[in-house]
Amino acid sequence: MRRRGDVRERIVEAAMRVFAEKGFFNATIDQVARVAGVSKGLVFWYFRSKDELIKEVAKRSLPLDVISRCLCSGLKGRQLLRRMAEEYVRKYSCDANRSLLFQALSIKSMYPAIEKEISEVCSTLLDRVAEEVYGSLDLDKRVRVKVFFGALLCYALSGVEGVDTNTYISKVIEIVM
Amino acid sequence: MRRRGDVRERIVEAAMRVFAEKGFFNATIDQVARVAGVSKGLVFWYFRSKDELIKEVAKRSLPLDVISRCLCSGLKGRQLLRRMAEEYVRKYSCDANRSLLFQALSIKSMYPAIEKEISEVCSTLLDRVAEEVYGSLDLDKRVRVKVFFGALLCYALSGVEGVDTNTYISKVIEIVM
Amino acid sequence: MRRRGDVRERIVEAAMRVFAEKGFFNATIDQVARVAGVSKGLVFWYFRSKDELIKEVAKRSLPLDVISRCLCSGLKGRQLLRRMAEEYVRKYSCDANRSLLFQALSIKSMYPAIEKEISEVCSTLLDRVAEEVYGSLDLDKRVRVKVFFGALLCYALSGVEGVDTNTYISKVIEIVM
Amino acid sequence: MRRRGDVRERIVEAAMRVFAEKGFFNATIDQVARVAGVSKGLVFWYFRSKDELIKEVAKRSLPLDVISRCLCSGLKGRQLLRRMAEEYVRKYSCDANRSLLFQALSIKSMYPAIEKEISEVCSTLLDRVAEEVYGSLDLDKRVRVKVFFGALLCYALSGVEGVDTNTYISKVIEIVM
DNA sequence: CATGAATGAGCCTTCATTCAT
DNA sequence: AATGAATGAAGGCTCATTCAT
Repeated sequence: MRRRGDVRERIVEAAMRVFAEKGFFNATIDQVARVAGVSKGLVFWYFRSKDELIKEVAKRSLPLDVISRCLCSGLKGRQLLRRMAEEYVRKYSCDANRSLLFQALSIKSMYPAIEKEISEVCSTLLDRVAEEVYGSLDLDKRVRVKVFFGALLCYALSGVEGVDTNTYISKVIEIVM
Repeated sequence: MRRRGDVRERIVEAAMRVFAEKGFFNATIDQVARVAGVSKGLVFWYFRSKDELIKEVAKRSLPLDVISRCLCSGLKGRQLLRRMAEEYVRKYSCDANRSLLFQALSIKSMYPAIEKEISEVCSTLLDRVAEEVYGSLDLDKRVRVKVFFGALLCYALSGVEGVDTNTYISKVIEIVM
Repeated sequence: MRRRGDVRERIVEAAMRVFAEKGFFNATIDQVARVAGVSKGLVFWYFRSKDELIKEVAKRSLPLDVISRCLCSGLKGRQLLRRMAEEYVRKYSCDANRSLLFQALSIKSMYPAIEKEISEVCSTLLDRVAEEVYGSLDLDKRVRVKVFFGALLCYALSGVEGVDTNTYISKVIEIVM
Repeated sequence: MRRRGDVRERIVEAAMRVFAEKGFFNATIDQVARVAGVSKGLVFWYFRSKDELIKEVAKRSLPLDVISRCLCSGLKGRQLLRRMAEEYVRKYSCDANRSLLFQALSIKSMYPAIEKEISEVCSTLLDRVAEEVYGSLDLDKRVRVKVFFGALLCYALSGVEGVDTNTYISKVIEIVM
């Protein structure tokens, strides 16, 4: 028996699959509904508009959840970096999420809500990471955290030929510590 | 008097402006034509379809030109890195180009031609950079180059609060050298 | 209250009127929708494309229905021929249906489905007519049936000056019997 | 060296090929020009508009030339019928001409010039044929001529299975004489 | 005569969104 | 909650036609 919220979740998951493949703007609500196994009208019952659905999917596609979770783990220093890198890479090891991540970044200027989410990751959270990892948030440390996330982003874009994930993570941590 | 190729160029430039603001898929050919000061039909005389225009714009939005040009400069080591960072930051100092860069990355999976272009940057060119900068392309060096470009990409996404560009570049070079 | 299938039928009838006047390819879906009293979008809800609508109209414009119906009447010989001629002439006594008949014949080579329908009339049904009328389908009889339908087709193209329909039908039957 | 009128002729022939395959209204002047090996602009030098070209092609596609020529041959009676049938069948033995014939008939109501041409064949010429063949144009004979041409038209639409052309012609003549 | 860039009207088609049931 | 018929606003694209060269 379907629990409340179950249908909404099915729609979002269908949207993630469809959006990943076709792109936010080429995908249609029809396709999402078909994949979710519901009618087109029902999508609009749960989401006022296609834009709402896009925003929901875009938010989930950012690494905000990964970073927050790791920050709550109580880990510090090198261990925290490693945990973050691992979870980040796990999330974006799937093609769909990789596609969605870059799509989410690309609509930053068109969706203020997404812009806010991204700047949250890029400034507030980044500062907290600097503090937890280096115990300081002076300029040098903040740049190092930035470089760390840049390395992860770039890895998500396309791995490094001949380098496996664990090796890459270790190397990156070594470089920025 | 209009020279040959002039019109095509005007169309591409108009497209870059419009696409940057509205997004590849929300922008219309009408808008591009209006900005370029030509008729809608003429856009289709020079580009078989909107997709062709998108691909042209997307290619120009990648940093391939920056990297190639710097590789031809004859610079080595730290100097090459600095030159690259400077030109990269210059190109993406404008909002429009930043928007286009992430849009180009986001359509990777939908446009094989763009995927090819991106993997060109991410593997072939990256190797040449490793060689020119470190005089070697062993695993460690290639990871360092990757981290370097990741830092630039992440900086394009959103600078670092309270850190000016030159300082950032210097810090990054210091970290990856 | 509109019954199901009612709207679809209204669209087809509107299409027949519009297509007859303007031609399959010069008529627009806009015009069809306006005559049918529905929105343009709804036409595409019932017919995937303009081509689908053209095929539906073209099929109805062929004399297949007339011939099949007469074959089921149980009539034989001269009586069957007369009944066919009468129904044929009745169907194509209206300008619109005459126009549509020749349009349908003219798109034979472009629409395989129409080609099939036409060859159905021209071979299978023609054989059955030969059998019911002459009690035989040897070469001579099949040619006579062909001549009979040719006479009807040619009459639909333009009657014979100074000859009324009944006289024409009687004469033709006399000739081919 | 190209003689005057040569280019015009090349264009018409190209148009016949293209129109036969794509249809008058789906074919484009571009395609015609390409097949004719001339520029699009030149087509408009020889024909004021696409409609002019359609009319020229449609006229040539009717059997008017066949009938006129045979009427000038001096033949009478059965011989005249046979000659007509042979030339008619020769002209429409090619797919392209068959397609064009029915297209020409189908645009009758939209092109007064074509309507005139068709009614010329269907009344004036038909009367002359009746006279030359039967030496009389009373009602019975005119119907017979109509039936004769109907038989040819229907044969052009789709031959008779298992019946070769000469046999068909002979049978038809036998029936209408 | 000949070319092909340029125009612009218009058409097919898509799709987000609404709403009666 | 759920459905899907119905709407209408665009948008991509085609193509006849013109015209400077």
